[in-house]
Amino acid sequence: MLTTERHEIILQLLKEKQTITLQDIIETTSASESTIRRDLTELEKQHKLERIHGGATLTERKLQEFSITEKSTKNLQEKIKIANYASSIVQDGDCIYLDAGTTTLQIIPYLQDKDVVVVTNGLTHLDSLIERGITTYLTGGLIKPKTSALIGQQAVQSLQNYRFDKCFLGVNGYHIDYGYTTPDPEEAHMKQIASSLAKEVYVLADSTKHNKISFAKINDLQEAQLITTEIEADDLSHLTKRTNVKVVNN
Amino acid sequence: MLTTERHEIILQLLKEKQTITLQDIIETTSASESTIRRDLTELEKQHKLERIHGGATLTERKLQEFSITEKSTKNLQEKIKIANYASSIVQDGDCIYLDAGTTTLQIIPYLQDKDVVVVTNGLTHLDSLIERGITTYLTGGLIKPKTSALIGQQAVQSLQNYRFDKCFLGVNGYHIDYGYTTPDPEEAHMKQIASSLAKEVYVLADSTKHNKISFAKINDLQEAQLITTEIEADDLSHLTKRTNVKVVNN
DNA sequence: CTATTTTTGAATGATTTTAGTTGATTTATG
DNA sequence: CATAAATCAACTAAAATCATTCAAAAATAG
Repeated sequence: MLTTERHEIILQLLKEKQTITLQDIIETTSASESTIRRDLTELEKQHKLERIHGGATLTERKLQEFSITEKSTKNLQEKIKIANYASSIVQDGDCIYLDAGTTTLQIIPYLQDKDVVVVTNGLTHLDSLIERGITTYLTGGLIKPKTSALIGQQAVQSLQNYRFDKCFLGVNGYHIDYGYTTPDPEEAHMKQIASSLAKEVYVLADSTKHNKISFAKINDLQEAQLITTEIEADDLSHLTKRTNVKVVNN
Repeated sequence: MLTTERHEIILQLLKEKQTITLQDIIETTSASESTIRRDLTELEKQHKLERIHGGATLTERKLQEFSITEKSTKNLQEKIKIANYASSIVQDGDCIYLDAGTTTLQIIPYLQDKDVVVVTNGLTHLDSLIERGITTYLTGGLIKPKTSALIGQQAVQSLQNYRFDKCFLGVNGYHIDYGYTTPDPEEAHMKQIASSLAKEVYVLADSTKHNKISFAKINDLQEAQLITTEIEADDLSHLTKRTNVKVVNN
């Protein structure tokens, strides 16, 4: 039997049963234990599944995909990929800032078991954070109804009370000359301040943000590491002259 | 059986029955007592449930989600009456502070057409406020998951940025000698500071709060106007010696 | 066809999970 | 309040699962 055949079978089994035991797989494929173990290791590396003691289970991401099949726009898939990578940067004990916005929102499920403290100005993040028992500080400030973000002088001031190990920002556009931009100057200002308070700054941007310029400038490219996906080779080579880019592929 | 399978079963049982015994779980999973204990310890660490002597129960938060309707109805009528009166105090142009809690929450519908600015530390208030297009500032601070209130040093500090025309507080008890009290010292502190920043302070308390003493003192009676309902005549006459009481009857 | 690489299965010892036991703690009952 | 019963955390040894290694088998390339 071909390796890829076995992989297909394993993934098929997973789709049906959500979690499977090693024995299950051995019986259906009649391959040896070691072989299946190797398969699982490989598939895990590809983020196709998660190994657990005694077998394997669907990734949280895949689980989401199933539960929101219809809603899963291409965009969301990208954001989840990016968020998944971003979460891998986060370490136990980190204090992190999560910008308001849908991209950073996707990071939260992956923070479940990490011992982190989160500061955010995004009201939409709260349910997800509280649900997972993550210690959360909210910045104060004026509620901007359209995006449910906290902004304004009070928001900026309350940020000053914190220092971050990592800062994750969403943007509306990034451009090699014009840097990172977003429509609302108030929100841009929040992002600037948050950046300045963090040891490491990461900008999360799906492919629709590439080469886009919005109204308010946040920073130049070189002031953050850009995490994106589905970018063309020559675009990438341009970008890498200015900043540290991580391209997430799966 | 896989560990995650058992966990799933346990959570499923919980969803159905709210609280379960260790024996229940042992019978349905046919795993040993020690194993189930380990599972419970693990799941508790993930905030998926709360261990109790002899079994487990849903987290207080989850429980609230389920039973919130019935639990609040008893006092809800009272609270609405009180809130209705409180809102009549509010004038166009006022800047008001709304304490976290279910009583102050009832004020919001009546603020619909008044041109006010609201500051609050209660996350549960947000939906209602935003929905009605009320300009809202949130204090910053640590999120206390149980009550969804913002507390702590950052919360207190961010309050200092404001001055209020009126301040509306909920309490857990008021007593002629011991004043206004509430269980959490952190929340009590927030209420103190908010009071000190307001021209007028109003405490909203339904009849279950009468003569009750809780752990942390907020203020003496005379430092606020008490708004309550369904109070007996001689109790009232005692109270009026110490503070300004408004009794709402309908 | 042979040499080289890749894949496979089996064996090893390490690690994780488990069930049963102990004595301590909590709850129920008279 | 004291006693008994139930529940609990901590420990131990056995079982299951795991990662690693190595040599044989299969696939690939020259």
